[in-house]
Amino acid sequence: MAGKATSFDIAQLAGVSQPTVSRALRGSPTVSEQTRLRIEAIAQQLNYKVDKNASNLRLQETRTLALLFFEEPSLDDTGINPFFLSMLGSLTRTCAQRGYDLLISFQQLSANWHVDYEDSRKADGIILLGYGDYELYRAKLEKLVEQGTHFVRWGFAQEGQPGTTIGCDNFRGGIDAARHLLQHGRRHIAFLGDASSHYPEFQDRYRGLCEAQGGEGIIANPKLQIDALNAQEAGYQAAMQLIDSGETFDSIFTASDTIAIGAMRALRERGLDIPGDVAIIGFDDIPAASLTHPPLTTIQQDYRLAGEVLVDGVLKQIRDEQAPTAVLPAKLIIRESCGSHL
Amino acid sequence: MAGKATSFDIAQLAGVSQPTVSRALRGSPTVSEQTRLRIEAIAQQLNYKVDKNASNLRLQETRTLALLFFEEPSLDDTGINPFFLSMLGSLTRTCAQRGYDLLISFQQLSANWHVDYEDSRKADGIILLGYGDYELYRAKLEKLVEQGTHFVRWGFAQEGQPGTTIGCDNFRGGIDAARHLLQHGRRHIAFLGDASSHYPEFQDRYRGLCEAQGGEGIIANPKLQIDALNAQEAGYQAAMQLIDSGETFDSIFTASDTIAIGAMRALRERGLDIPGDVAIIGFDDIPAASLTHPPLTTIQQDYRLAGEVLVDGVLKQIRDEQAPTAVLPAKLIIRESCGSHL
DNA sequence: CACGAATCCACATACGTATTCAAAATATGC
DNA sequence: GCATATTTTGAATACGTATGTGGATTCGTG
Repeated sequence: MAGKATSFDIAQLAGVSQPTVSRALRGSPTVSEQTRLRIEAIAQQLNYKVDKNASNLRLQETRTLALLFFEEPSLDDTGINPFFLSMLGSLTRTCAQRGYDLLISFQQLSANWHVDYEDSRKADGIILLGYGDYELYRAKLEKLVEQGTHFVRWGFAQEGQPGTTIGCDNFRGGIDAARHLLQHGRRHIAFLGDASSHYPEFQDRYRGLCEAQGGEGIIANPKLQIDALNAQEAGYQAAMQLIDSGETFDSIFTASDTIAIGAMRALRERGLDIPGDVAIIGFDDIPAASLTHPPLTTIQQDYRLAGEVLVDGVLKQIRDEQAPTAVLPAKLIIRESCGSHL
Repeated sequence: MAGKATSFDIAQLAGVSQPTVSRALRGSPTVSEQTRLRIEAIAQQLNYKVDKNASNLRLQETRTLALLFFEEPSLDDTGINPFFLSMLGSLTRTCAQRGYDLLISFQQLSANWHVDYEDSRKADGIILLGYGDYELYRAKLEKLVEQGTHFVRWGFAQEGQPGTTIGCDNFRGGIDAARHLLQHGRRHIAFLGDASSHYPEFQDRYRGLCEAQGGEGIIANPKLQIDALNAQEAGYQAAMQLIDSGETFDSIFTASDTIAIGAMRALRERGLDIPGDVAIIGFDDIPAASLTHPPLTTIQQDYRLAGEVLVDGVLKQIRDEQAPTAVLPAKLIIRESCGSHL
């Protein structure tokens, strides 16, 4: 036997026909217990595995999901967003549990990913992951919907968007973060993070901050909002800019932990004590958040749940069920960067 | 047209036969420029994509690699080894560059992964990633070799192992780490990390330490080596044990950055200054290493190069070329946890 | 012993593509 | 204008599996 064993080889050795082998191995009740056992024994002995390509071709399904991971073309490849990396673990595990394989692919927002994976039958469905202004690829999403592609997007969730989106409750998270700072007596809360529509998630977090402040009768000072992309260096720069602006502030809410880490470096360099002079709270709860000094209080996104909801959403679509857009709760994780452990 | 378009649909519209469509789209020179353009136009218009399953079945190749990622069954799923996570980025990118897809799967060492991916033609080759005593799965590797499976393993590389292994020069890295400490006048170097054969990588790093000490006429004190698995908590415990042992030590070399982070927490809790009282050097250079206080001096594994070598190794095997076992250099990254910036 | 029901299996075929081989169309040379 | 070389296309087929349909065997029952 030169190549791998096929169902014909098994059939010949078992003295049955190929279809019987196929049925036996798939557990069809129409094949007798006795022959099934015989076939299974031979199959095992020959190390036979069903050829997935042939099987998929016949069944018209792949039992594979594709994960398209978007990167900012500008960022060098040192930094994959740690939060997404955490989510990746959850996604692979959930896929495995559901009996699906996961195909991973890094993409640029501008590329032709929207016509690739499911059309070519490499995957039964697609998960889209990555920050970014969804308006930039709205047209592609619409095309996916139009083609009937099964896909779920992680990101800013809003009614009226094409397809299913799963997101975190950024607004609520922003409120919780702000309230935590307010409870600690902070009244001048700065926000580091892009608050433009290019980063709707960040924008929502900022809106939450403003809302919470409003509830206390505080009018947010727009000069305390400083744009920053999701990178440490950007956080550092933004914090420096904030310090040098001369504006009064006693606390910082950053749009992400990564930004917070950069900002803490800047505060430290300028001799500001955390949380004594400035309290700081992040967003995401990436693994590194517990390593900072002081450990970073932050808003946790439940990446584990997120992974499950994303996978199950796609699987629902594959089964022709509705997979509604959903918003997942965010949770305040209190560490030490905002003061007392309350 | 109910389902997706097939090459027959294109053929009909173009007034040619299906084989011509196939040839045209694959750029065969035997089809005239004119018909090729016509076919391409129609294909694009119909959003036609070659069915990968049918294509793979015919070609007997998948242009997909499988990444099998081993986890310790004991560790809870919060912590994927950050170093491997970094490598994942490099692997996916390299695969993309080479025109391959990457299938990711988490596995337990004990599972039946060794007979799965390539046999079932889901992938043309396999990359094995994960720490661990390779003796535990040597039999499986031998079976893979016997079956002619294309695979490359990341880990402890040694002559005589079945298949191709790519590893980091742990021994040399250990020497470099030790020399760095010695150059800073440290003479009592502790080692935190399992030095048994269950973690050959760690063992090699420890051997490097001993070798370097020997070069200076120092005999390593075996009581300064304390077992620790690759986890922060383990590092914390090991460091506590070290401190409580009463042995004299002025520096610590940890088998991984993760262990170092835990150890630094222990040192801090016991009021020991880093690097004043105790210098510490890690291994891996995970992203978090630059975030610690003080920033962690460490031995960098070049995950970027590693990803390329792993992928190219598998691709060589697929082309029936030799893919030799190789050892990649490690590089000292000097930060502040060992003292002066030299 | 005969007949229908039940059980088990084989024949034929489809999934969509890529290639071999031969045939048709076109161009070349005298 | 004819034979030959060259280019371009089509018919047939194989890749390995899964399933509808119908045939063979067994069994129970009258």
